[in-house]
Amino acid sequence: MRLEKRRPRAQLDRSEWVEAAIDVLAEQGVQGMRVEVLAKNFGVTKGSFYWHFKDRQDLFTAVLQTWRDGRIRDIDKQTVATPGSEREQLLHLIDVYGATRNRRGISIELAVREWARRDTEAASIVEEVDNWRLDCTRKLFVARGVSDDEAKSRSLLLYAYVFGRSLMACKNDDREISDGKRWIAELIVTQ
Amino acid sequence: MRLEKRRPRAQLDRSEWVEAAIDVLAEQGVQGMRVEVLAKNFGVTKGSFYWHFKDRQDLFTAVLQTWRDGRIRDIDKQTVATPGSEREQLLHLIDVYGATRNRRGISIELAVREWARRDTEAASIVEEVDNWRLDCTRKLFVARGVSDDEAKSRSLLLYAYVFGRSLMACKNDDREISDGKRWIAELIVTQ
DNA sequence: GTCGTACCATACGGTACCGTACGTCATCCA
DNA sequence: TGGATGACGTACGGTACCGTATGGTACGAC
Repeated sequence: MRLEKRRPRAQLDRSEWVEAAIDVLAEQGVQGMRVEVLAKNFGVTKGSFYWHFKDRQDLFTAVLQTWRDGRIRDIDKQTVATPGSEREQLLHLIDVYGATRNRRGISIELAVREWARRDTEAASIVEEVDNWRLDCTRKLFVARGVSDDEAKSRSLLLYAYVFGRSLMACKNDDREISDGKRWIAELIVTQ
Repeated sequence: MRLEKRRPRAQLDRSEWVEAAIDVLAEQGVQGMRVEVLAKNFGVTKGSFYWHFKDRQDLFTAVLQTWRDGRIRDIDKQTVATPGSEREQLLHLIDVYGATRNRRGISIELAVREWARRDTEAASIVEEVDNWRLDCTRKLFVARGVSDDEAKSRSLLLYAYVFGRSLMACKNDDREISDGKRWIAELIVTQ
């Protein structure tokens, strides 16, 4: 009994739809996650979609929860407390969240936040993630000896800055800009 | 001759369509600017719209240019150099751009930037506005005796922070948060 | 082998749009 | 007073969707 040994399947399951939806979300925003378009990308019809999901909203909810879980796992991983290296971890965090190579992650981030402006479900998910991140970063600052209030402020500044950066379309490859970014990062993490 | 003395008109002109479109842009984003919806809000049909505009893209372009002109006029006004008060002006700037009362302006700001991620015309408009703002703020820092490089960095930090803040849905009414915001603003403008 | 279930296709009705062709009607100017 | 014009309405074709109802098929369990 229980022989369902998860062999590779040609058929789709819920998670594959969700992953594909997140891809589209990154590239085209919430409005881009269309049932028939997703189905066409898989080479199937929407008959399949409506087998796995009650409706479009059902997919949306799954996308949001998947995103939240991933973001929380990620920030936990990025802020494991290695005593003495908190400063480097914070600088690394700024680099990772604002990096040009993380374009997909940033696209999703912005798309979800745009989504959250008009959808309460998305808004509460974003709030969960924000609070979790702020708390993780706060702990890093506190571990450096920063006061709790200042740690909270610096955490907020850190995330607002990196997300705000991704809203501004300036040339990232410039050496001068690059030096400026380093200078800013130092200002944020250094007392 | 020249008797067209701008009497109150019942009929619509281009600018009224553009203003209404910007309202919808703030509330629903680019996708919300629908020809038939705008017409219905005016109590007319889209026959009127297609009299004033070639097509939907024509409206989009007009919206972007109107936004750009307004933003540039505004930042010019907000950064007039009153020697000695540069610090207060900078703090005021942070307050204004991130204020809860400026919700409409922030909504438009975010909508245009979301727009710019998928439309090159919007992207170049945003870049124009960003560069103009960064330069205005840079001058304020320089007037305070800050070096040019540092002034550029602090300007970038300032705008990234305020725009990033508007992406994060945290409770603004909290006293503790409010004090934190003040602390952050000081960090950004103070050497 | 046959049977149920998981998975997918087909077909349909309905909606919300864009853009166009053309009709209407008031106003102004000669 | 009548024709030109500005401003709008009506009607239509077309597209891209959502959701449903229902039919088909492969595949493991028995």
